[in-house]
Amino acid sequence: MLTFSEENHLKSIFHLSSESESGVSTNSIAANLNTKASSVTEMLKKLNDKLLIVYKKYRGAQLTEKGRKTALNIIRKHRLWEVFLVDKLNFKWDEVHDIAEQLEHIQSEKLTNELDKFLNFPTKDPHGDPIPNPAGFIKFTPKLKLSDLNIGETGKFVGVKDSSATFLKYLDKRQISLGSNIKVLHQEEFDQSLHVGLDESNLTISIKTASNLYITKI
Amino acid sequence: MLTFSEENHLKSIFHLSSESESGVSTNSIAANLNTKASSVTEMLKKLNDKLLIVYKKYRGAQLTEKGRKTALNIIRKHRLWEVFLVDKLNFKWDEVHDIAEQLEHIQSEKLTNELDKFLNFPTKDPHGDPIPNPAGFIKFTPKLKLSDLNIGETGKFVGVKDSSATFLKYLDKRQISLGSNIKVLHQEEFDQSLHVGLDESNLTISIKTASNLYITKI
DNA sequence: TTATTTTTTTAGGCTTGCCTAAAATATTTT
DNA sequence: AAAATATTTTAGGCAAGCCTAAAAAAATAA
Repeated sequence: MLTFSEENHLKSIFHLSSESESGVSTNSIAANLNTKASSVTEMLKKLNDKLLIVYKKYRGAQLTEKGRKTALNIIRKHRLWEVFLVDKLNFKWDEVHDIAEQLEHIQSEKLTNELDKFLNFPTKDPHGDPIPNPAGFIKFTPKLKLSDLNIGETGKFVGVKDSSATFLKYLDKRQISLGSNIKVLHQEEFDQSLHVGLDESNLTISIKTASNLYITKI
Repeated sequence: MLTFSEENHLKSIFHLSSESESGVSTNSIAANLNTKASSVTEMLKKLNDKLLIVYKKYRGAQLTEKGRKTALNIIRKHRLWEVFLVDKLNFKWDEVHDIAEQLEHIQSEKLTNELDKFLNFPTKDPHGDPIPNPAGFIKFTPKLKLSDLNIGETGKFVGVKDSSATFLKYLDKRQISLGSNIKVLHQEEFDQSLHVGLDESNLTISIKTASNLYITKI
């Protein structure tokens, strides 16, 4: 039985692991969890003792197999609850994160699996992120950004890199929603902004926005 | 923002209030929450400072209006989640309590109200207990027990007093389920056990069981 | 109404998870 | 490679929520 804080640290280490190959730094975890480095150090010692991570002083943390499974189970719950909120309870995709942060800590394997069944075994959450299966297997799809496309190519919008409510609201306002097909029409020389076609209309988006949008080429 | 422990104490005081008219004793709360009297005393001071209860040394605790509203909101969430688990996720009524104890602490008014709507505004939980409305109004129905009936009378089974998993499983085994009509046929002199008719069959139940079954006369 | 028993509170301690400030180590720059 | 900078750890503190044991108050019995 892990505490909420332990679970949050594991999840944070998991997410940060994808960016750095070696150990995840104390500072990055602290930044991610809005806490201080000294607090993280304490927690890393504890998680190391519980065999959930390998931690060596000044060398950062890496998940063990057990730690990875645990983290993926929390992420599984988080994403299933997000699907529930959007599909069944009429939430918008920018409203679900904080609630899922609470729900992900509910302990009941049966609940998680029944929820999964009730939702018809979804494979992605409302932000396009993959949902791990009960065994902790997760299907990573290589993440192509809209900004990686060449002029003339079309991508299907499948996820966001930054899932802050601000950014998600901005997308809603522009009517850019998951599943939209976006064609890159032209790139402005001086600020790299992109002119794109979306449904019947055209619009201009900054290069920063474009590199926050994950797509699959079509 | 209350802590889990504060919420649990409020809920406990609410439940114990129905039994005693004046203040709820420190010891009874401790017994109810599986904790020690000294821990309860500390918490009572805190809840008193937050204006959720009125607490006078050695005089027990009483909920203020604010405290009552808060307690009822927690109970509302608990019971709505129980309905969700049974109606949507195929849980049995004896399996839902522990999970609802976790879910009742999730903070999101919108979530609670959307869940309520999704469940079609249920008025009772799977054990027959009434679900408070968003304003904190709860409809108490006077609780008649099966053991209160006279010979020849029939009652509709609407709730249980003891909702322990053991008792609920026992009822399932006997196929006594919420909504069943039970007719009192005869009472045994020497141990007060009741012979009752249920659907097409007859069975014998102890007086202890009979006084754990809430019914409405029909 | 005094003595006994029960209940409640106080006092002091422990763990968890957080913090700041100082010390130690690692990394980068010159 | 030494100096400067950045990162991480250690040391020491604090609040919440629990505990046990002792003291105080209330309730009950004699």
